[in-house]
Amino acid sequence: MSASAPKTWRGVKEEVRRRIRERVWKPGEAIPREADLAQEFGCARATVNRALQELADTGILERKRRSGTRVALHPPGRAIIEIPLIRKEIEALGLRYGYALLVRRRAAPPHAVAIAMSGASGAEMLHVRALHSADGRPRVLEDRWINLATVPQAAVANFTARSPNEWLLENVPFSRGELSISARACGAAEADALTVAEGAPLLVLDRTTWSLASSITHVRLWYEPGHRIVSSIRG
Amino acid sequence: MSASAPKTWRGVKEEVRRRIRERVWKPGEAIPREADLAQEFGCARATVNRALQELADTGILERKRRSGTRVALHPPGRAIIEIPLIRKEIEALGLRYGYALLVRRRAAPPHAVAIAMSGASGAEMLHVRALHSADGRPRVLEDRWINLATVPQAAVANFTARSPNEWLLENVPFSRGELSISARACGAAEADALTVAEGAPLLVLDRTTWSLASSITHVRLWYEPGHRIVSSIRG
DNA sequence: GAGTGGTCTAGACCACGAC
DNA sequence: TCGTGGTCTAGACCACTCG
Repeated sequence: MSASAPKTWRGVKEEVRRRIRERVWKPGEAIPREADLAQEFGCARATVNRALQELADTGILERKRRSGTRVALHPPGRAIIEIPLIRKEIEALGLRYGYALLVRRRAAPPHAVAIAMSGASGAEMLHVRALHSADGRPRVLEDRWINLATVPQAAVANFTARSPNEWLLENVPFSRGELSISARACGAAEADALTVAEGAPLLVLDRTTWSLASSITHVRLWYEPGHRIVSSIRG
Repeated sequence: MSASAPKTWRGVKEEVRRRIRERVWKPGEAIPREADLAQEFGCARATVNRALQELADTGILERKRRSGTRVALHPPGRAIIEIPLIRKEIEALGLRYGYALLVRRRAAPPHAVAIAMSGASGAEMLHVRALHSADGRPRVLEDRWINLATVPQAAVANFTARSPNEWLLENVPFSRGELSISARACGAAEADALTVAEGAPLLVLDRTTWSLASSITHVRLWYEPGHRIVSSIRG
């Protein structure tokens, strides 16, 4: 009555969000069928469908065939976190990016790494350790294992000028990955490289990537004290 | 020729992903127009559009009107992290969830919190501290400030049996939020509540939520040592 | 069995933005 | 200017699932 009928899928989405926010449709309640909403809004059902599907994707609605669409009872807090290249991250702050290769050798990975890259038991891998800095101050310590069985060309790659991450991104496409964020006490080696006190709490990011069933690499990033991973959430 | 033409938008999406993965279409390169792909795949342009739009949403493709679609040069590492209710998280592990209210009082928030909830300067808020446990072992310490100017009804809410988080989710819809993940040394109060050593590295999650321009609440969650936030990534 | 969402189609018009 | 993606339509059929 009061508001003009939305004709675009964005408009429908916004109107539905408004009705949920203002409790016109309450959590757990069923909302009208797509066909009815289409008639009310004076648009095609496909338009309503596009809007409702997006809302279902973000967890605000729950949809089931035959039984219809209802407002989700416990909208999950869901956050999309972007993990940019460390170089980009530093450059975006207007700082001078620095990179230094600390270690490059072949070795058998520690047990925990072998497990994370499951299947790559015992075999030798390429171990790379590198330091990323901003305006000369250490920011991130990178400890990486590269599976030479999957990425043999890494054996001859030169990681002295560019980080293995950038090299891998351009040369070895991955199909999926696992990410883990935790807090750890700074060890002796990390304290040395990052020039912080041993035992200091550091944010640690572990990532394993795969090409189909073959593990490509496992990396652990130690961030300097005070680092935050930030994201925004949509209600 | 070799592969059968995909007829569904999921099929198209998969085929496009395959061509990018196998370097048929290289990073930075333009790919054919929607209309041409539709003809090649023997489907409608809308079907191709749906597939390409999803790939653009995840950052794999970059699309511009007039100039067409190209493979993204630096596919951003992007991870979707779900932050479930702590109760659900614990129950999902098959453990018994426990909740205890430690503090409930009115007070002026510390400076840092007032800034995070910008605008709510000086005014009194509701301060709540609570402990979540699993099978009797402390898991998460919650320290929360609720803006009574935005949520006056919280003043009379009873947080002895249910966590303020669940109460807020059901009673105060939020339109947006900010999330920050960091590592911090366990302070004296936290060490006491979580029964861990002072100075231990803990994963800390800060979240502020808003209803339009009014801040609702700011919460800091201290996770027990060893906690991980896990997520998967799609290449 | 029947009702709901999921998807595809063929066509159309619009809006942006490179030329 | 005009080609490309962005979107809407009206209709159709399918797939899942509840009763």
